Amino acid sequence: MITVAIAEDHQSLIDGISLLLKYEEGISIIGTSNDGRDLLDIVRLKQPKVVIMDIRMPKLDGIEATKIIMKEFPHTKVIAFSMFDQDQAVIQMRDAGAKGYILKNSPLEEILKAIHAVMQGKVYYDTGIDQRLFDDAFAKAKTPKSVLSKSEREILRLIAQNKTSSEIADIRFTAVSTVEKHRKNMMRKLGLSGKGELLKYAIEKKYDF
Amino acid sequence: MITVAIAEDHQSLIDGISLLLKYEEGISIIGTSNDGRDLLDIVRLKQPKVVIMDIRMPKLDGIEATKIIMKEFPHTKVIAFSMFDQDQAVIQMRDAGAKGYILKNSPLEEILKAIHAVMQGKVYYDTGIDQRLFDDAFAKAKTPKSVLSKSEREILRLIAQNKTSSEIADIRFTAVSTVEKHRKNMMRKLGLSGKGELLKYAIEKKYDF
DNA sequence: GAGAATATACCCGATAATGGGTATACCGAC
DNA sequence: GTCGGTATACCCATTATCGGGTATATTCTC
Repeated sequence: MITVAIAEDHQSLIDGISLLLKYEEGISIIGTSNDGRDLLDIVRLKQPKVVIMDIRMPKLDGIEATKIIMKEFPHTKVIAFSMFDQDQAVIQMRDAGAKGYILKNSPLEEILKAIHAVMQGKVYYDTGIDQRLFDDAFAKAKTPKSVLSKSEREILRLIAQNKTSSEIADIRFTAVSTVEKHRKNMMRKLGLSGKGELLKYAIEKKYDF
Repeated sequence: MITVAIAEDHQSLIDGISLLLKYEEGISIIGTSNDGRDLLDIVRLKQPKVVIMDIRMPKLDGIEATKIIMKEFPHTKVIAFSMFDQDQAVIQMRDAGAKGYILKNSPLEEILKAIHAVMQGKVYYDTGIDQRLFDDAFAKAKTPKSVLSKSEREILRLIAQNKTSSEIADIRFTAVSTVEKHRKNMMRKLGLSGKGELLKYAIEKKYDF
C-alpha cells in the first residue's frame, strides 16, 4: 500500500488529486493540508511513503518543509507539484531532497506516474523540466551563489523601501559615504548602471522566485 | 443537458474538474482550453451553456474573454474560477458578465453548486467573496476611477522601466520639462513625495491585480 | 604570510529627480 | 463665455545617486 500525503494551498487541486487517486489500487491518501506546517504534523503522525508538495504555501513553503521531512524521514519520497518551471525552483526542491517535480500545467495523471516511479527508487521529472537539473554537477553549476554580503543584503532591503543613503546610514550607525560605497559595490556586483537601477532591482527582486 | 466548457491554463485543474463532472447526470464537458483565445473558438463552435473561466491565462485573459462571449452569446453563463480574491478581480469579472465566482482554494464541488445555481438564473459566489460585490451600486462605488490622464499613464509605464525624463521626452517628442511637469502632476495626484517614490510606485503597481 | 573580500570613511564631479513656481493653448462641460 | 483639466514649455534651487577614485582595518582562506 502506497500511503500519500498532499500539501497544496488550493483546495480545488487537492480535491482533483484525490479524485484521481481515489480508485487507484494500492494507493491511499492518508492526509491533506493547505500549508507546509500542518503537513509536517501529518507526516510525523502518519508517516506516508509519498508526499505531493506544492512550493508556495502559507506558513512554511514546500522547500523548507521538504528539508525538514528529509531530515526526520529520509525514506519518504517527496514529489514537487508546482506552477514554477524556473530552473532555480527545480534545483531548490531537488537540493531539499525531492525525488520528482511535476508542473501544474501538465495532465493530472503525471502524478500517478511520478508516484510509481519514485516508489521504484527512480527520479521522476515532468517533460517540461530540463532533465539535466537532476544531475548533481549540472545543478551545482547552475546554482548562483549569493554575490552580496550580509551588509549589502541588508542595505538592499532598505533601498527597496526607498530609504535614502542618509536614512540608511542613520539606521546602521555608519557614515553616509559608507552606505554609498556599499551601493557602488552592489552596482558593480550586480552589473547595474545608472540612476534608479539599484532601487528598481531591489523592488523587483521582491517578486522573483 | 448542461454543456460546459473550461478555460484554465493549469491542465491539472482541468483534469480535476473533468473528474468531478464526469459522472454527473445531466452535465457534459464539450471542450477545454489552456488559453482565452482557444476557448473563444470552442464557444463559437460548440456554444456551451456554461463556461468555467480562469482569469490569468495566456493569449487572452478571462476578463476579456468573458466580455467577448457576453457580446456574442448573451445567454451563456460564465463562472469565474480564480486564485484572486481581491475586490477588483471580482468586480471586473462581474462587470464583464460573469454570473459566478469561485476561488481555487475552495473545495472542487463548489463548481458543481455554481453550475446548478447559474442554470437556475441565480448568481453564485464563493463564501470567501464579499457578497456585496455582486450588487450594482456597491460595485460601482468600489470601482476606482483612474486619476491619471492618458499621457500620465503612458509616462508612468515608461518610468516603471526606469527611463529618465530625457529618454521619455525623446520617446514622446516633447521637451524634458513637459515630462517633468507630468511627473509633478502625478506626484500630486498620487500623494507621493520624495525622490524615487514615483519609480517605486510605478514598479510596484505592475504587480497589482 | 599573502591575497582577497568586507567594512568603514573620505574626496571630487555630473546629472537627474524633485519641489517651488511661471505661462499659453486647447478641450469639454455647463 | 467661464471654469477646470490637460498638454506643452519654461525658470530656479536643492539634493540624492551615481561614477570615478583614495585610504585603512579586519577577517578568512590557502
